[in-house]
Amino acid sequence: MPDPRHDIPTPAVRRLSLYLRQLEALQTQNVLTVSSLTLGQSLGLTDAQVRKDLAYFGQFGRPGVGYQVEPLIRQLREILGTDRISPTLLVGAGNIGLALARFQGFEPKGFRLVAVFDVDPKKIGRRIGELTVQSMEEMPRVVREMNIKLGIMSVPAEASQQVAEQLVAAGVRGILNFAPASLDVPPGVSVRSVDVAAEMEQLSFQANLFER
Amino acid sequence: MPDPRHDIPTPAVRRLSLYLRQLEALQTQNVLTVSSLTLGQSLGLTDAQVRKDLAYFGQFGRPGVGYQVEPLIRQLREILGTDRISPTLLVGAGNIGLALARFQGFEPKGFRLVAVFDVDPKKIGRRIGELTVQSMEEMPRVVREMNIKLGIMSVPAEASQQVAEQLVAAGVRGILNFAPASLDVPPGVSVRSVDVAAEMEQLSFQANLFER
DNA sequence: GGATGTGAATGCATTCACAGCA
DNA sequence: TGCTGTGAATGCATTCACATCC
Repeated sequence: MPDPRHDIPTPAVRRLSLYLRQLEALQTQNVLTVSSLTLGQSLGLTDAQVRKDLAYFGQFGRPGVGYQVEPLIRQLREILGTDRISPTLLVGAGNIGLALARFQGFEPKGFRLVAVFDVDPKKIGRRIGELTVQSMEEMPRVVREMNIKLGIMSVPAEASQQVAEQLVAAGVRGILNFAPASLDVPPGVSVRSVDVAAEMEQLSFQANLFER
Repeated sequence: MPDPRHDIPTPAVRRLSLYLRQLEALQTQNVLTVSSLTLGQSLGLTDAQVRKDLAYFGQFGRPGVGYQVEPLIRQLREILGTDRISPTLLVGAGNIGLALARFQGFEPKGFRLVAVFDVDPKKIGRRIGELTVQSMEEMPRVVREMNIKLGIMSVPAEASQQVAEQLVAAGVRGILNFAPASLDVPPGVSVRSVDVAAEMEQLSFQANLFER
């Protein structure tokens, strides 16, 4: 596999996840090959877009045939780094945190929640499925011992920057942030934020657009 | 307020939500005015970006002074359509659905969950806070009676397209989709998707990038 | 014939840089 | 002087279109 990790547009990487998701769906339907046109249409993208995106990472297709579903899934997982399970931690055992801790969708995608932390003494010790909520004081040790590189934060916005800094100091390199706040992290650490209320705002704007 | 809803870049609208969020934070700190430079730095954006984005919607700033926090908040809410409360429905009272139903962050942002639906007879009738889970058969009537335009879906991927079609048929114009699947909806209807596992994949990719 | 991979062309979005106002 | 609003310039991403290969 060629591995030219230079000059790859960020949006292309984003779409890789969509391709993978769709390919996994095709696999359960026992579809063996798919063309860029078909794959694109199912995601609302052009065929050229699909081909260019995939070509950034290698030559996965066969002219006249298309892309083989199963091998391409393997390739994409390797590119995304999800061909091995990544141990992941969660900070914040509140409303959304509990739902994430019980979420069954991580494991098949290559992520396993291995630890949950909170600062609230009332929540520490509580069991969630296989896990027990631990104190934040335990966090650095657990990150080291389990070699955790990824973390999910569902903490109040006011606490989010401080928690992010603790995670980074402990060695976490990627943070999925559910707090409605921007996080400032050093180079070498990635943050992705999910702001549910902000998504609703976008829908509101678009819906208003049509009714005028 | 000028209202040139033409030629506005999608990413600019996206950032409007970030500006609003940051402005709201500034307001709680009793900050009265903010410059494009300050606002941008707190969000990792350039000052030019901030100015251009806001200028798409009107002339909100004062040269030599900056932007007044409180008036700009009002303007942005009006633009986004969140200056009035939008009644919103939820389909899917599972793991994530319950967390969303209990989520306290919608109300201050202009959204109120007014109905929850599910197909599972075991869940129908169950109370979540102020709401009672209703059958999907009730949905079209409720949408009409309460004039609901926005919906949140936390249903299995396999059911998502069908549920989306039911919502659209009932009159819903914007859908926030938590199912890991693409939705095909007619023009005039907006969809935004949150795929938590896909976000984790993106972090995985970026984290892998650095350690090579 | 059918579908990929890819330079070239186009189209958007971001950044620059500066005139003009407080 | 300080900071906005905005044309012009730059930089990216997407789309086109076609040579190439199964």
